[in-house]
Order: sequence, then C-alpha cells, then structure tokens
Amino acid sequence: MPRSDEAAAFFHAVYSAVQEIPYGKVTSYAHIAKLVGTPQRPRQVGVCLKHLLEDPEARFNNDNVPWQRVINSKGIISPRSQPSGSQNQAAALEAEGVTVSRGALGELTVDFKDFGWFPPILPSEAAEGLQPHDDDEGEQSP
DNA sequence: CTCCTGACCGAGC
DNA sequence: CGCTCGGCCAGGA
Repeated sequence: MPRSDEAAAFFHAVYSAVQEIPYGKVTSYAHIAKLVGTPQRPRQVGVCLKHLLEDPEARFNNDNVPWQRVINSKGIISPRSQPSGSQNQAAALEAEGVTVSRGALGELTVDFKDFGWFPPILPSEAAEGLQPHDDDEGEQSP
C-alpha cells in the first residue's frame, strides 16, 4: 500500500499504462514513467511492479497486469525481476512470441523488433533502416 | 523519527 | 567502450 494518495495515483497510472502494452510487445520502465507524467522516476515504476506479486487478490496483480512486458532501457530483462533470475519472465515473453536471446553473462535481451509499442532507445545499428511508426494516442486536448 | 535499499535512467568521465 | 554519480522517492528496519 502506498503511503500517500499521490503515490496511489502513481501506482494506478503505472498499472494502467502497463496494461496498455499490446500482446507480444515490450517497453521500458522509463517509458512507463514518462507516460504517467513522471519521467524522472523509472525506479518507482519497478517498485510498483514488484508489489504486483505480493497481492494476488489486489485490484492490480500479476494476473491482470502484464508486468513481464516491462524491461529496462537496455533491452534486457531486469535480473532482479524474479528470485530465480528472471527466467520466468523470459519464458512468459517467449510464450507471447517475443524473441529473447541469452547473453554470455546470462543476460536476457529482447529483440528490438519486439519494441513495438513506444520504442525507448534505438541502438545505433538497429536505428538504420528502421522506421518507428507514428504513435497516435490521441490524448491531446488543449 | 532517521537510515538504507532498490524490477531504473542518463549524463559524465 | 565501461564505470561512477546524481536524481527520484516508496517501504522496510
């Protein structure tokens, strides 16, 4: 449980944003943070997702929030995501058709093509010849 | 109450 | 290229 209502609102916003990630796609903690209007708190996003595992009966839990689709900005599944070393997360993503490759150090890298939602950072190589399609959310209303 | 840690990120060196 | 350093702030000790 968050300490303040503002924090609760933040939690809610994060969970909602994560639920917007399409099946078979991934995005970064930083991007979620930006979406909820607090681009400087990617860490708190991680905190939110961690709490999902603790309350299976809560309004937002690991069953209705696809937290597995959230990885870090390097395109790697956070090693701390799970006790056993994020294997479960990788498996869940692969089950969705996401391509996950294992590095020499056990790092689990998600293929760039699966950053279909709002691509965070373009690796210089992959950036060449790659055209991120327009992302029209349609939330602007001045 | 204070202190420390942490599913992170980006800029600097 | 890689490592360090600040920033952010919730939560547990």
